[in-house]
Amino acid sequence: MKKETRQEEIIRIAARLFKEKGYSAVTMRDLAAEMGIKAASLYNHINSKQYILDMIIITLAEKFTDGMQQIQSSDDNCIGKLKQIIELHVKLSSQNIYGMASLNNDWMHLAEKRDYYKKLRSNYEEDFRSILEEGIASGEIVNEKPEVMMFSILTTLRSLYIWIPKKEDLNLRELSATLNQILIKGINK
Amino acid sequence: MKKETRQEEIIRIAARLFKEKGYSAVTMRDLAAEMGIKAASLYNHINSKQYILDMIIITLAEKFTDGMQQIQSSDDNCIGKLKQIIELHVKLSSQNIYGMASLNNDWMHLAEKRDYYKKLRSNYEEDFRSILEEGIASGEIVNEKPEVMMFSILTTLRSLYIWIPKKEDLNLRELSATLNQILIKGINK
DNA sequence: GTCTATATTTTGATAGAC
DNA sequence: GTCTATCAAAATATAGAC
Repeated sequence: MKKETRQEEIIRIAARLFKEKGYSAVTMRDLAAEMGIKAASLYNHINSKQYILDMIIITLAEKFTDGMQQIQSSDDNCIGKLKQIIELHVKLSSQNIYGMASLNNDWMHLAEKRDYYKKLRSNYEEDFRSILEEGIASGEIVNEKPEVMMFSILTTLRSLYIWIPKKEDLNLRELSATLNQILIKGINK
Repeated sequence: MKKETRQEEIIRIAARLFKEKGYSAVTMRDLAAEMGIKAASLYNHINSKQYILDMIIITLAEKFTDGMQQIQSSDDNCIGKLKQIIELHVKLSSQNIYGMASLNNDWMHLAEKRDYYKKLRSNYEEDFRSILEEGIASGEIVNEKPEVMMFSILTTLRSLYIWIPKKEDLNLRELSATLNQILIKGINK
């Protein structure tokens, strides 16, 4: 296990504060106080507040992109790929609870990297949609609008970070399985 | 149709800006520019920036509370009540797209009214959970953890505001019906 | 790597003229 | 109801000493 650099520590603490109040409401003084140093000292490790947000969001967005590419290249059927997507979100969300908050709520405060992020996100959604369309074509899933299905599943998965920390008793494998039941098979008996 | 007061107009425009950048990142100068006046003039109609956020969030949260109370007092079964909840969210979200963003993302910036909001929200979730528990007990819905089911359905419904404006072609009755299929009956064939 | 001191902008908000 | 002028506080960030 590689030792955490001071910059990484700053970014980690910042992500936690960003989750609580949002990027704009967290000041460099807040962050410094949480680190036990003065605000000016932060700039020995990072160039700007913007840089911190860039790192949190882009690093995480690229992990989702990598995960989706692996899923796409697997030879699972539609339902199997959806299961893999659920597992990907449970895994990345549980590993990056704080980063997920920035990814969902503060991406609009990206500057130069904003378009790049939006491109990653739209590619991800396009891949997701095409999995659903294949499933409809092959008769694996119901013939409802793929856009609404994707929206429903994806917003649930993207909001996992709000909810995972409250449920430490629930292990992640069990959570994936329960979500698979609810999101795919429905709650109707 | 009662004419909109100047204060109501300010709150309406503010909600739109808050959706785009979040409460903290929107300045009174931004808001004034959007109204076509100077920042100082805003204070002839509202006491503070905080007051605007209070009005947006609390007004909307109370509408959800009222709606849930009506649903609870109906004699529908569990599935019927869930259908009503979906319709409530589709209706209120489509009528208050911008306000829903503040409700979801900026409630932590409430001050005195923050505890009141949190109470309304936890009461709402408690009512939701009890509907699911009744449905499990009566055998109407599957015996999965009610907490996970509620989380899954409610995060989807709470995120409708992100997605409704993009889908103006889809009418609201149809959207409710599709969500009912997907959230209740699942997407599995 | 952290500090103090400080520059520069921007913020929410008020006073008073029209 | 809106304006100009302004205040006081808070923001990001830099310079230079230790």
